[in-house]
Amino acid sequence: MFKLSLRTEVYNKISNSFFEAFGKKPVDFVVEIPPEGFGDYSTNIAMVNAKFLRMAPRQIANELLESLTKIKWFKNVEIAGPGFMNFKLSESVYQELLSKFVDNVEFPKFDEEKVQFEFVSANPTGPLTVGHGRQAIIGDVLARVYKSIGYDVTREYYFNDAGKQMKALGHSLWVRYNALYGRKENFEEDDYKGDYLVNVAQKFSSEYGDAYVGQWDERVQTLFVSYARDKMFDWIKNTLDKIDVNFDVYFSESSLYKTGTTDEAMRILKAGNYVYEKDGTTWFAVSKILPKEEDRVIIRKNGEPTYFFSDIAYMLDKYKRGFKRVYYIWGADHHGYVPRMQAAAKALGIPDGFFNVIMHQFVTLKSGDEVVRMSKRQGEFTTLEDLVERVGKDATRYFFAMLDPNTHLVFDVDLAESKKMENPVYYVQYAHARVVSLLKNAQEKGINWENATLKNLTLPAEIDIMRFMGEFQEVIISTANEYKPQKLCNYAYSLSEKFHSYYNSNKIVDVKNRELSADRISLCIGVKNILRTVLSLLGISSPDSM
RNA sequence: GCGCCCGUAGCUCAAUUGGAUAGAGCAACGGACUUCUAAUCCGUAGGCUGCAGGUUCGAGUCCUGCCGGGCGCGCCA
Repeated sequence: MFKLSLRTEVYNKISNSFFEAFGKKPVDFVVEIPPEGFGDYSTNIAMVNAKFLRMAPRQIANELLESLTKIKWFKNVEIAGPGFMNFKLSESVYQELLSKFVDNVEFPKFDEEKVQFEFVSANPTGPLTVGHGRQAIIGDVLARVYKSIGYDVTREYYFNDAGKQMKALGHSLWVRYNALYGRKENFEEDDYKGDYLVNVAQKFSSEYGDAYVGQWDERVQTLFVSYARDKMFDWIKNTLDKIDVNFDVYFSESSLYKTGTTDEAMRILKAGNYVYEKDGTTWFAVSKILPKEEDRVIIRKNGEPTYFFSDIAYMLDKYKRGFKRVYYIWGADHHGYVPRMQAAAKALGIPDGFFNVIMHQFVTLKSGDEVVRMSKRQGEFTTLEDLVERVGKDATRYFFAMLDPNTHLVFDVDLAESKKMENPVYYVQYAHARVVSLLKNAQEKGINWENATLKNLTLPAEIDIMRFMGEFQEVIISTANEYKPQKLCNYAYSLSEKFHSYYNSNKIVDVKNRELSADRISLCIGVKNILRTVLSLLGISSPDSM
């Protein structure tokens, strides 16, 4: 009996042998898949424990070798180089592993803690940009992964639909509306000049006619603000829906003031002496907690709270809702915000580890040789919706997920759009479709794989694929621990690569050799099950045929 | 000026978190379909991992200093 992670199992066996041989627990070592030609797994245990035991690495390895060779699991153990130990596993280990993946794909169970991912959180002043798209996919994929390993996950969208910017939005719509009737009204400085409001204005005019042309007062403003806001929010939600990103909670900033959370936050800050008055404004003493940081205004001279203060209250709210950890997914432009939020957490008496930020760098689009830069301010940007409509949901999700959030993403629109081999999305999906097609073929030929023994899977390529299946759980866990969705893409891609290669050089379905066929089909089913699982974590479809 | 992130093949990116010979795809060149989907496979070529030091059995990975790029340093959100 073993879990689905071969590596962990190998690790434990080595660790136990070490204890038996030396009467001590080993210091940290690793078990890894070595380069070609050094066996199935290798460990550096002898080298990293040399100092600890005051013995030469190769001598340690020699002593371990004796006890390890007695374990049935290992077919072969060798010592190489400066003291690496290389292992080959028995075929039966791989057979047992594969049989589990043929049945179904089990996730490692980690924890059931309540955690929250908050992302996108764009205010309803315009359409989502491709930058939001990256954030949406990173957040959604991580949420799916955390859910899969047992966490109680909430996806949350925080927004502010009150205040200055909403008034600017309403006014901008009104300007566009007037223009429809040939009346020139001027934009204010902070207005939204993107032409996306033209359509909204047309819609408005078809519902309300010309009743508000040339008229601007508080009543009119309220109408235009709420109309524009609703339309923008509909638009945003509709776009998110197109990429299968669904939030559990839409959280309004203004609700913090209605429920008294802001008052409570202020009380706590004051009680801890983190608040002071200066120049008619109220400050939060960030420097009291982080001496290198500057203090920040939380209540303006005009009496209005700052965005930062709302965020403090919002964090308190999250904490009170019982989350053990919350993750904020932020673009690189927000990194300066991290220290002050950490200070706020401290001042609120929230334990370390609660507040976490997952940062991602910016996105540029590339089409041909043309690089499209994003600038929301100037009203020039590609909307997420346009992108999705051009390349489709699957490619959009894959491309946003496939790079380390920490690197700049150049989204190659032409590549994402192409249905050719160079497109990694299709490459992976094709592997899945191929297996399905194989199964159909085998079924037609009357090959029964239900009772496959798996004993004929002895080719290096077959061992390699099975060993790689044994990495599945590791991949899930490191995706979660490191907040790196691209690990899923890389894993699915590599598995597909191994499969395609195997498929090309070996006949899977062969009526002349039914037993072998049954075994090979089982291997393919394992591949298919894992691919489908990983793709679903990425939110990408697994087509049966292409 | 200060802070954060990045720098790997011509291009876009990996590299099992300190491991053995730094790997893929695209682009270039050459092969494989009377055979389970050629949206595939196989091969050739391509590198001082930005530069210089340091830490150790061992560095693309960790530390220091430079160079180059991105972002930030509001009583904006």
